[in-house]
Amino acid sequence: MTGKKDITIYDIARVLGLSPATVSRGLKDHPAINIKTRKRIMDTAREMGYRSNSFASNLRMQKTNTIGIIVHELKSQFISSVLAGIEKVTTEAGYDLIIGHSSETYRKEAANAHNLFHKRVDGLIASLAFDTKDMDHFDPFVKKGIPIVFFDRVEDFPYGTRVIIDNTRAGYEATAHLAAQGCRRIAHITANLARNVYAGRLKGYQQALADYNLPFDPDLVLVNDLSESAAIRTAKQVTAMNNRPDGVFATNDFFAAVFLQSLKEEGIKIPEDIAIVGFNNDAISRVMQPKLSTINYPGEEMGEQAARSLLDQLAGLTSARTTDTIIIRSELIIRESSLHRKV
Amino acid sequence: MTGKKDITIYDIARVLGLSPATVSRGLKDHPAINIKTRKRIMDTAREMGYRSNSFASNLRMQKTNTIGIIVHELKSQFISSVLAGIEKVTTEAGYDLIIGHSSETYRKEAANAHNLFHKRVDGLIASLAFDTKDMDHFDPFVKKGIPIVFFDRVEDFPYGTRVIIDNTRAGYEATAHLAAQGCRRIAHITANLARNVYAGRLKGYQQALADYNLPFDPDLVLVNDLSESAAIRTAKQVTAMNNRPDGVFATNDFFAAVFLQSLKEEGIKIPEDIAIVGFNNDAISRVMQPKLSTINYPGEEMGEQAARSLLDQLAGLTSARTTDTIIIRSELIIRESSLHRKV
DNA sequence: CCAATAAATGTAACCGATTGCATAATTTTT
DNA sequence: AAAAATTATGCAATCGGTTACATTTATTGG
Repeated sequence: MTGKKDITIYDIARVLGLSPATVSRGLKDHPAINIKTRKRIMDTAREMGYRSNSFASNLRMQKTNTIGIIVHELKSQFISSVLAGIEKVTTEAGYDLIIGHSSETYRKEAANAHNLFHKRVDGLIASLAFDTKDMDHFDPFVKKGIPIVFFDRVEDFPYGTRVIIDNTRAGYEATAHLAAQGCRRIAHITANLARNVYAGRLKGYQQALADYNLPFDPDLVLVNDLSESAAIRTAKQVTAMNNRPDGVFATNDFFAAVFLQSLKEEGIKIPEDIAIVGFNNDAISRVMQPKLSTINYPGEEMGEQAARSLLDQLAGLTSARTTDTIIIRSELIIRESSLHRKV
Repeated sequence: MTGKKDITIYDIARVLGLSPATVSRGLKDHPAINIKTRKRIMDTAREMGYRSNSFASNLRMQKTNTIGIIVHELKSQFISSVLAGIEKVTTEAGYDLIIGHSSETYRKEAANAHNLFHKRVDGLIASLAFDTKDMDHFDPFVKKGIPIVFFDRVEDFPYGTRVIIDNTRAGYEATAHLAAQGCRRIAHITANLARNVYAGRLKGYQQALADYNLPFDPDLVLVNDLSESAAIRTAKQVTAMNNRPDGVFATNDFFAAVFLQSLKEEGIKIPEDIAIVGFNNDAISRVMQPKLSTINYPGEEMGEQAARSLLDQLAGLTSARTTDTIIIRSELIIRESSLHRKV
């Protein structure tokens, strides 16, 4: 069953009457090896079906050529895009990925961090869980000088580069757009405000209100867990309000989509009664009726940038001390869900 | 920068005045080690911040505790669910995952297979790319006795367990439901029929037509790549038909959603003019107006089953020869997009 | 043609955990 | 108390690739 034994450099050495050292060097284009010998080694290796043993190599080199990833959730279009972006860059550079997800809990995030540290990843890319506050679980990486790049959900951390969008600006643009369309009571639906992304968007929301001389009403900031059921519940809640908002800026498209749908089922007209702007530019935003205005959030690019930054650090080109934050461009996409308000 | 050196069993041995062998055994509850010694070893290991070097261990044990995964696409809700399911099971069993994706091309699939083989994964879980036909790239695994489990997109392969749903039955149910609702011209929109999933659904579609005494019209089977643009194009195409279908069974929800939306924009009423059934029960199916009937496709469970089957094989409990195929239950979910047809 | 220099190859230690086979320490048996 | 049987620990080789340093071979210059 378990097939024939693996070919090692010793086998090749024996066949060619060389030493394992020469074979080892020959296989990796070491300049000291005669070009003809090198070719013989290469050819023989191919013929014999040699594959190098990465454990022996890792053990000796103290390097794993592996990058660890911790994300808060796998079942998300945004995260999928980011992963695709990361994979694109790292694969090209010959790195492998080990992906863990925290299911939005600090506990699993810490467990993953521990596991990846144990697996001796060369670097780490992470997006924080919903309820992560302290960053102690990343200390072992810091102590060992293993670079970390955080993306999207980040936290102030003196060590570790951060790849984010300007959430404040995005929040501002979304809200300002609603205001410009004539909305006077704009609600903001968001999640745990301890997370930078949500805090930033709220800040932008508030700034836009101020700039448009609209009062800030804390009752119009609704915080929940962004689940499908929360969206349905919130739609009912909003419908029942005696002083309904006429505009809603929701912090993600999926929520906005379900919310919009539920409002429609309650007989509310979108955008006439309530204009809506989402966040993420998920595919779902394009199949709604009306189509959902949203913030385009380039996940793939974020992943690429994060990966590239990490690789640079691994190559010693940059360090987290020189590069603190990389900001990816985001933009407001205006569609029907927020258009044609009376002015 | 690179922190202090790692602690090894040699360090622990020195501190305790023991041999590395004893420490090694002590750390893994070897019965030959005195329980008090074992405790001293454990405690000291913890105090010193020991973490075992998996490369040394892998090298010696010829086992990596890693499972390779090849999927056709990462940016998919279904795949995300499957991955989550796999991760749940394998993490519990102490395995790591290396995830590669083929972007639906045979070339990248083969490259991934090669890479994972090189990384010496203990087992492989794979879903085939759009255009994969020959399975030669899996031969090295077969030769080495490395178990493979295929899920969803599979191919006849004497070696390797397959985890799938009964696509024929699902296709039958979707089509039969449309027929039962009174549809007389039911179109089927699908993709590369060389792939089992699409072939099966087509077969079910045909069987249902036959059972309902509806003629099979090859022109009503539309094959494309299921992209957003194809959906829009197909909607236009269907609208322009002089003998329009009155029911459509589309092979995935995303396509169905965009298609449905585009039809509406062309002034076609859903479900009155055309009833639609999708496939997958993606979130998107629930926020459409009307909500999309679909086949519930339990990705997470599929992932769990695939992983469990692989682990069983790794543990020597089963083999691909005893377990050929595992069929996961799927079900038709009826929503507004296919209801209330004239009868 | 020999010394000096450069080029090519080899030797052997190392990375850290594992384990078959001793050996040592302890307990039981006679 | 010595022999036998247990129990606990140590020795040393092994996994396969890497590399500093040594050695051999080839090339160049005088």
